[in-house]
Amino acid sequence: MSLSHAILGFLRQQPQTGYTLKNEHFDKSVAYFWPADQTQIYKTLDKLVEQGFATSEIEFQSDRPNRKVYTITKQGKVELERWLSEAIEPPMYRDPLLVQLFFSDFIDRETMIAVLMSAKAKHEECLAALKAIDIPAVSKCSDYEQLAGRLTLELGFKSKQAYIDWLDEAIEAIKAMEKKSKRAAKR
Amino acid sequence: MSLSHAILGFLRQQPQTGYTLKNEHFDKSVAYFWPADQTQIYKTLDKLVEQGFATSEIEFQSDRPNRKVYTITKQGKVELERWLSEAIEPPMYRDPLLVQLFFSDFIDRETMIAVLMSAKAKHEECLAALKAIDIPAVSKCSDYEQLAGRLTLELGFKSKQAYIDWLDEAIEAIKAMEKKSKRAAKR
DNA sequence: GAGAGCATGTAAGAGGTTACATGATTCC
DNA sequence: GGAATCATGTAACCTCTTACATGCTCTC
Repeated sequence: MSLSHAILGFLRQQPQTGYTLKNEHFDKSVAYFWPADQTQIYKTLDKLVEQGFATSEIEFQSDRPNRKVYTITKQGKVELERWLSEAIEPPMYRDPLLVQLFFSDFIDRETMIAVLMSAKAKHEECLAALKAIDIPAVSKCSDYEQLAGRLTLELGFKSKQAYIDWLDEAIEAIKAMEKKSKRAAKR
Repeated sequence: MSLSHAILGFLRQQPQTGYTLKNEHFDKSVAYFWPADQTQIYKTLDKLVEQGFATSEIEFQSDRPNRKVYTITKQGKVELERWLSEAIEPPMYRDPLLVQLFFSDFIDRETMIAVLMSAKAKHEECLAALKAIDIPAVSKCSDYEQLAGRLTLELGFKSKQAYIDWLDEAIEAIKAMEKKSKRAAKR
């Protein structure tokens, strides 16, 4: 499970609480490829302790709620490195838009085109958000860690762009078939 | 939920059993963008009946197990058309490989490159499987239904290719940084 | 006085996967 | 005799999401 390992990765950098993991790490650096829910982070931290991959200590605070600080164990480091080195099966990408398109013979052509255009707007928005993230270009990264982070972004650019290009082509292809069938109907 | 609607889409074409849905439809036409488990198909069919979107009738067979044939209702047709016309939020694509890359500073460069190359092999295999599917090119589709099916495939080609290209670039970028840091170490 | 920030959690549900059960017939 | 096909299901589990609960402090 990748969430456990992402948490181990952050704990490997420094001991943390569930709160800081969520607000300073997941919501910042990896949100665009592995968003994580607060509830799930807390549950997974419990599991990591059970498995012996992390330990927790309560830090008492007088003016604020106490914090539970998690630290990675030796076993946790071993497990992290094992998982990082493993060849993982690429996950399935399930896209409802493709289901809609596949069965779109049951709705109007214009309606389907509107659905595709709305999807295009959303993907463009998403691409713009990715482009707004401020990390130096691949050729200008100063160290490996930065490069690794940049490369994850780079995939976002590429795949969003490919998706948008495909949407354009799909819209054109549908319009072209519409014209063809109207001409055929006139004869 | 897209699975319900995919099932409604197939039922809209003709009444079916869970078995034919799985073996003749899901495992054939939509498997590459919405694979479905047998268990889940049966569960979802029950739910569709509960919701009034389908009805079921048992067909007795003497030499084989009885079949439960599901038929879409008027309500089901309305629901299908509503959903097909709806603008849906693009789903999040969570990719463990990006988590691995993001934290790969904790493992050897060569190990990370091996992980990336293994991913490349798997994506290439997947692309080859998509290319083996026999549907006429976009410009040669004879009707809308065929075109819609072809377009879903087309996205597969594009996004797999983008992924493979990215993998090449990522591997090159990591190798380039390695060389740079080795040169720096010599001075 | 209202809302944001700090900090941890419970409960319930949706969607998907894996393993297992049954039992007749047909093909090699 | 063994495997594949036909056909439907149960039970348990994993991952992720949503809604809700608590309670103190600081800032506007």
